[in-house]
Amino acid sequence: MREAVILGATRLPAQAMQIATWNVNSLRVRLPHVIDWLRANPVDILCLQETKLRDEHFPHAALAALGYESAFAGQPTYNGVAILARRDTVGVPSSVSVGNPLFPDEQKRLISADLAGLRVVNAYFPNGQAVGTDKYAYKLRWIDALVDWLATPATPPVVLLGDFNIAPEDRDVHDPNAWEGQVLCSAPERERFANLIALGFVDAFRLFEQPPKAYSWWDYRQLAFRRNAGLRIDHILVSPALAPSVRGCRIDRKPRKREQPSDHAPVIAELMLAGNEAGAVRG
DNA sequence: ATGGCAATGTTTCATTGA
Repeated sequence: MREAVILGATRLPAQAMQIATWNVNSLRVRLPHVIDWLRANPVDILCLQETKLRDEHFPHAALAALGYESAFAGQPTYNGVAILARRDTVGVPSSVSVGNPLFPDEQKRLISADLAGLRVVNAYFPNGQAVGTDKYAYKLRWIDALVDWLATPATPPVVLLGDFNIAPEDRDVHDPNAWEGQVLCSAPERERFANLIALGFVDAFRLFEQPPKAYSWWDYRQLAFRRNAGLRIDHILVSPALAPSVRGCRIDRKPRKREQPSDHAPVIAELMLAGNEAGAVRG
């Protein structure tokens, strides 16, 4: 789908592109799910978290055969992030960087790349375990450093997406009373999310009317998915300059219904990029 | 108040996730 955009005296084509995030909880186990999902949903960019793979085990060839080029940063057992780019539309990720220069960290939670005139920042925020623990303190420090890093306005505009491990508001929580003050919902975590919003980032999901009780994660236990006992903790945030370009944002619950699912569902945003932003977009 | 489910490597249990 194309439309013309008048920009000064120049008439530039606009191009729809889709960008998605999915915590797969082991790419080794979930590779068939990812491949099937990409066949059904051939998004331009897919950001993965919790790949839990050493780089030498990353399934680069299988994804390349599907038409996706990958940038990835992994480690054994824990964490691991990847950016998949559809070769025939957005090309190959460039200017790839791993981590936050302001926060030296052994844990592979952050990978960034230029694609389609965007700076794509794929983040797996720390879980935090429980309020008051060392892991919780690490989570807050990690986010503070991310905010500091992103506070410097970047060119090109940024899409910050991934598993934030924060439910920003009570409407993102199936049982706000039970979760009040708990990790993922505590006030200090929500303040950190608000700090990202204060930088100008816009939650793409909330730009649109959404179904009530829309969540992106459900516990494996207690039939949580069947009861829709979930949280919305996976997010797509865009730079203010990009907000008018966002045409939709949705959560795809289908993969959560499969056998051996990830506990997270993919979140997808569609952007209508002006010609100058979509310089790398072809096809 | 507790555990419940899933994945991993340290593998027949402990650790972590959210």
